[in-house]
Amino acid sequence: MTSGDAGTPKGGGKLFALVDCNNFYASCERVFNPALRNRPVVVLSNNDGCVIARSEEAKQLGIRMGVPAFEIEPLLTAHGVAVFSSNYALYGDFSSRVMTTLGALAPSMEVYSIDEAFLDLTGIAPEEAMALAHCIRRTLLKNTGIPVSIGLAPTKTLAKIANHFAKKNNIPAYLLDTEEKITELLRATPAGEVWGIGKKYAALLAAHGMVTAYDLSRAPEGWVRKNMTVTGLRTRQELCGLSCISMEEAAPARQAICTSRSFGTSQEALEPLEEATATFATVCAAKLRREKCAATQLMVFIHTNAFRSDQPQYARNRVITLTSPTNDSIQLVKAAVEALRAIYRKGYLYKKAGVIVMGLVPEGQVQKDLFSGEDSGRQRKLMESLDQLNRRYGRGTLQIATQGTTRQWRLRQEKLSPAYTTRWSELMEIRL
DNA sequence: TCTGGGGTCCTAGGACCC
DNA sequence: TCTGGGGTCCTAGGACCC
Repeated sequence: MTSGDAGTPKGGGKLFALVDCNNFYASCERVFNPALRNRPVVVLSNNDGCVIARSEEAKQLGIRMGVPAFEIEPLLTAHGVAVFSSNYALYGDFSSRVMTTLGALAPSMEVYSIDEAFLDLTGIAPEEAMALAHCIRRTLLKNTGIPVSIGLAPTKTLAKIANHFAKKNNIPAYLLDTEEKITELLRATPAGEVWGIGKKYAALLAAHGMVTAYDLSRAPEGWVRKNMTVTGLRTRQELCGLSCISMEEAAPARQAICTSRSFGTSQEALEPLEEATATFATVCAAKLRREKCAATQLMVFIHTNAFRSDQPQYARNRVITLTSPTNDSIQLVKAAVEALRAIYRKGYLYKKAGVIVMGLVPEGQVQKDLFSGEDSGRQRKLMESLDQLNRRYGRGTLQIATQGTTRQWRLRQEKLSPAYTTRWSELMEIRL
């Protein structure tokens, strides 16, 4: 060993922390429902399809991530598991509470996902960083009711691994900072658990005799570059303590927004598909307006149920280039319906549809459409009013006729918890 | 009967141009 | 019979993430 006896810090003095909410969706369901404490809890995907979040107790029962709910029905009943449909309004609200609290406690933060954030703690001494981590954990628990685990290390990839270690061992925070500790933990970590290494790469590595994160960190750079592209190479370097993935504090401008759903029951006729597609288009339009941007293209896709090999399969998409960038619900619905009609074929049972708006540009930068006679100022005012009404009185208060009212295609959501924090009508009542 | 949704990044290869 | 080389742009597809 040339550099670094045991105990020498790695990574050129950089220090990252990954703060990750424990079993986030399950924890959100628990905050307003203390009866769920110590009880196994699972949250299901849209359509009550598969398990996407599990409390510790549910994990203990051997319930795997992503398993279809119907396969474990008996197990759920036998153990009195509390089962919830996903309630994204609730989780989104908790996420912003957590991130706001966190942002106030740390020098610099990157919100990485709904339940995770990276902090840059470079320049803070290890003991102080650990003290800060404990303080963050206590404050988040007190202010939001959400438990977190924190991993600290000289690179983001190692901070992820440190975080897994903290979670697995049920400790609030773990500092992975010396060569000796890093080597030991990498030897104990399967390559497939490393951030950036999915199934395919794990299999490729295994085929070349590399099974642990440590093996990957020792793999020849040229081989990694050739077989796993530059992203793979960055991962390898990060495992060695060389920070290659930097903080992104300002969220980069989004490139696409997608709204899609599987239907509760498959749909054959054009009309319900039109209603669904129109609804997805208005949701995309509202998201565009919230993010203050406009789309230059819109894509609609539809497909049958790929799991039903006994039924005829069909899948198509159609892209429409808009005459000028827009976030107007009416224009986007028009384009979406046009695209849908172009690809719809009779005689199939459609299971899923979606709308993707692409080629996003900032709203202010939108060129006025010279060939459109429409008064864009009036259109914008109309959309502002629509957003306001739907914000104040609830989603779907005001909608476009094509969206329809039958909603035959709607999701199955049989176990939805109340929107405690985002709907006046569903606020908790406390009796004294 | 029942199997999620929403993103990003990278590369190879074709079209096209000079 | 001969039929280069190099650049850019775009797209489809594959890999990954939570």
